[in-house]
Amino acid sequence: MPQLNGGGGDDLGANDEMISFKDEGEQEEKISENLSAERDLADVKSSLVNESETNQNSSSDSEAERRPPPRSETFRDKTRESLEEAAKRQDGGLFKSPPYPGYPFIMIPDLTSPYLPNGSLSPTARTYLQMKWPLLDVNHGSLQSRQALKDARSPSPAHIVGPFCLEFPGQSDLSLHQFQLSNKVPVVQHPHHVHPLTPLITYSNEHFTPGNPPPHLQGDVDPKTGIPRPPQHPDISPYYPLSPGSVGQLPHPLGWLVPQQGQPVYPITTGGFRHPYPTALTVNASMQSFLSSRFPHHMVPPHHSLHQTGIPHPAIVTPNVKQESSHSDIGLNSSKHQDSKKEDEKKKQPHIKKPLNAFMLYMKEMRAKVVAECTLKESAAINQILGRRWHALTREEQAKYYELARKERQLHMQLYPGWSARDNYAGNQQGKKKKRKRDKQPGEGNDLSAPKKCRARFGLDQQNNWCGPCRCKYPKEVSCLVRA
DNA sequence: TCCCCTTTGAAGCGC
DNA sequence: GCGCTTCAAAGGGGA
Repeated sequence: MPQLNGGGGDDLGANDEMISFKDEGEQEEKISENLSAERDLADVKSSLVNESETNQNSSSDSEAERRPPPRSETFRDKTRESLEEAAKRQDGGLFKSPPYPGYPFIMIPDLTSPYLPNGSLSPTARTYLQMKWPLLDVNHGSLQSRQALKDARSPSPAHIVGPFCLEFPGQSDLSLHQFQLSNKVPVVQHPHHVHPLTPLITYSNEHFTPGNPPPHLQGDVDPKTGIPRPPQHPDISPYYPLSPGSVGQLPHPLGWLVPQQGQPVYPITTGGFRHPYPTALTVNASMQSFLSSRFPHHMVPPHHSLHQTGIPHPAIVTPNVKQESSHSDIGLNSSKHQDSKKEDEKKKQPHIKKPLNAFMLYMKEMRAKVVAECTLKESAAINQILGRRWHALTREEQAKYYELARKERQLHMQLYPGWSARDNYAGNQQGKKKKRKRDKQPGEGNDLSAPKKCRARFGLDQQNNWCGPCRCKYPKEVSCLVRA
């Protein structure tokens, strides 16, 4: 049973996580799934590319047919080996070995006690925090440290970026080591897109690392011309646009902590918020308070300054309320006003979003990469690719995300003890229209579990062994990737 | 402007 | 316990 944390009684972790891996014929199935998934992905992308690239590359037709047979695991293993070796080299003994291969998440043995007796952060915790939030001034000279780390890093394998959505064996492994390198989200993502719990999904120390962009980003190739694109702004690198004066203009990885100029800083509401969030303006000073929100209260000395300026966690989305209109209506109709006031109050109730699950974290991490590799921008198609890649991940690779998701849930639970997913159900949301899921015919749309089972079990080459619904379903599934 | 699409996983709910 | 539904992110597309 691939129970995380050794099944150490953590009821937050989903017990059924990755159950699919433990079916009979696990290895064969996994390999088969990897191969078939890669093939699926290639097919998917082929169709997608054919759809979107027809005008750009007329010779890309039937790419799937011309594709060489699925690569053997050997190449993948070799890639992983080289990457692991590279990871070892870059480790430099600074960090504790992660529990999972290729798991860049810095594991702190005892985060519940990140303080030294003198009250300062322990080096381990400092490292942890520095890794989590690179811009956090945990210690001085962090930039140099990161630079040193960067310099010590082995060159990453070439990462081809082009007009086609290519799949490479071991690409997921690549991703593990290039997480932040390949993820432009923390850099270019609009603040409101930064997940409140983003700190938990920052895996590496390579955010904002000044200097040369990683190969695959460096090679930001114009999909149409194949020519590397110049930075969008002549003076500012699109990926490392940080200058001392421009730092504040960027979405901070602590976007939910640091108020962005000109950005709403999650307006403070007095009601319904049990855990006012630490003020961004006192990030360093309030570290203990920040920690207090994450760790048992008795372990962190009280700090009152945050409380008054608490900035709501960005998971809290305060619905836009038309203040002006509500005020201008005052006196026109008392009952109407009362109703609208009531409604406004309800609307003002912060919306605490669900913590992201493992796949969501993975999507957040990999979306930019997939978008960069493909010319696709439609999220539905991107998500299908990501879904297939997700299944192509190894157990260890997925475990990393499950672990992160578990931590997210844990943190979320600590931040909002009384919160329930039910609170976000449309029935409880005033003014929010209920999302209606499309009525699906049997065997249509989301019902992918069966096809996946047959695909995983027999592979694409043995479709004759698939059950009827799967055989009927699969071509449709692929064809539906590109909505005409 | 709002909702749909599309993915997986977590959680809630009804039976 | 099982099955269904909703929501989380994302952004193009359609009504």
